[in-house]
Amino acid sequence: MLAACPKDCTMTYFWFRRDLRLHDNAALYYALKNTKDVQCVFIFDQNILEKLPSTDARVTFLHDTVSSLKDQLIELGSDLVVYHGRPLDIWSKLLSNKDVVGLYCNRDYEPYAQQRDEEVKKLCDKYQIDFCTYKDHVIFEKDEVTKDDGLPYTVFTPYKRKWLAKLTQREDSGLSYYFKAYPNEKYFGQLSKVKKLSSMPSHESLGFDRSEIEIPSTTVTQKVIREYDKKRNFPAVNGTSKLGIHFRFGTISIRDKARKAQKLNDTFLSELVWRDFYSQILYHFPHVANKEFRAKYEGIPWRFDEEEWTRWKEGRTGYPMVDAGMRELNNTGYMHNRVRMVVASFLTKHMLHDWRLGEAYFAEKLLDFDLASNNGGWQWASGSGTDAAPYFRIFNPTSQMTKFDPQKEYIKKWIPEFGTDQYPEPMLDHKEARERCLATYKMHLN
DNA sequence: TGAAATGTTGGGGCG
DNA sequence: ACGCCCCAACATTTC
Repeated sequence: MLAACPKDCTMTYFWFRRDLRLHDNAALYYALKNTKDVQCVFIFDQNILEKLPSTDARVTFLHDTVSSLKDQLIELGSDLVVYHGRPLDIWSKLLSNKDVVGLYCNRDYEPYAQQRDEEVKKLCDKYQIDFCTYKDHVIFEKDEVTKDDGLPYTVFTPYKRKWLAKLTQREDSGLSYYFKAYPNEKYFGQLSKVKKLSSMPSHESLGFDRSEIEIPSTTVTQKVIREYDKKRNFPAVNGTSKLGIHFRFGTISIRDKARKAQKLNDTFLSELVWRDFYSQILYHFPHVANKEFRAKYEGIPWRFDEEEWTRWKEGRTGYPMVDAGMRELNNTGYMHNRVRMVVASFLTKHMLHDWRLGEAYFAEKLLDFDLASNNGGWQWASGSGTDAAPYFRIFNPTSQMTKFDPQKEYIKKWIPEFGTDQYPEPMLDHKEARERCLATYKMHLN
């Protein structure tokens, strides 16, 4: 006969999602502090993986990061149990164990994640398990920064004002309460002790080929942050942090970087506010994921031309600023933000192609892809979003080049054949395309 | 975080 | 000295 489990023979699960670090991790902190025998879990979510092409740099990054997390936990005498499948199936099995008393994780605000977590919560309710979720991915989430009447902001500037005001409401010797790091290390003793280690699914077993794309570092120099406002608009200059992918997967802490930003550069901090802004827009207006934020902009008669679409994707439009950007994206999984605006304006306005096509292409290629920010950016460019560029604001790809890459360093870096007869003629005329765009939007909006 | 078109001003050449 | 034109530079309006 089996020995009865002692009364306190209980355990808690901690579920890693987009918070792939052991330090300064909100939900992990509370799991360790409030409960004991905390077993860490990661799931390679087949619902997501099955939609991706067979080589994806982010899958490779995820696999490497999860392997490293597992090693760190083993080093601490514990383990990370890694699954590959559908979260609901996996949790159905794990939570039926009567020793489980809690499931802890950090909140994810994207529509798919919201729905997934709602179902997981139902499962927890069924087994009377506490489903405890925490804010970790942003500084201020959903309902924390709202207008005085409680409604969400839809314009950035007043949102930012309120965001900054809230930051200073609770300060301790100059440091905002909201930037404080969770001292997870103090409670590592509560991690479950593991005798027999679980195995790690191989990269291959996930159904993907390894990608060779290089991942930017998790660190950024003080100099880059301090000079961010002066240098961020020049794509040939190393003036941006490239931390996007690490914010996305939580391989760095947003609080840590916000602290540095507050000290070193207001413009850099502003970019973190944009991130919170778009996160709460997507949460409160989930329709933006598929439709225009402003209803008036629905149904613009988009063109579609296979040849033009291919040339845009491959960086062969004949407009150097557009082409350099697209080639940078295709080769590195990154594109400088100034150039993102130029290529997005070009696709939606010069080419009059549906912004959703551009959004999907960026989603496939960008290492730092984040649904809320990417969607916000594309709706901004097409004119349909919150606080958007008015429809008549059309970037001139040539003057953008003279303004922001006067020496053509960025252009030449990505277009080696620039200046030779190998480089194509412009595939459309700027003036004509501009006028066509104005006429189309004007007709639709009136 | 736009660009082009249109309007205004003032200096200088010139008869 | 004066009127006229041209045009650069800047300001304002428009899309």
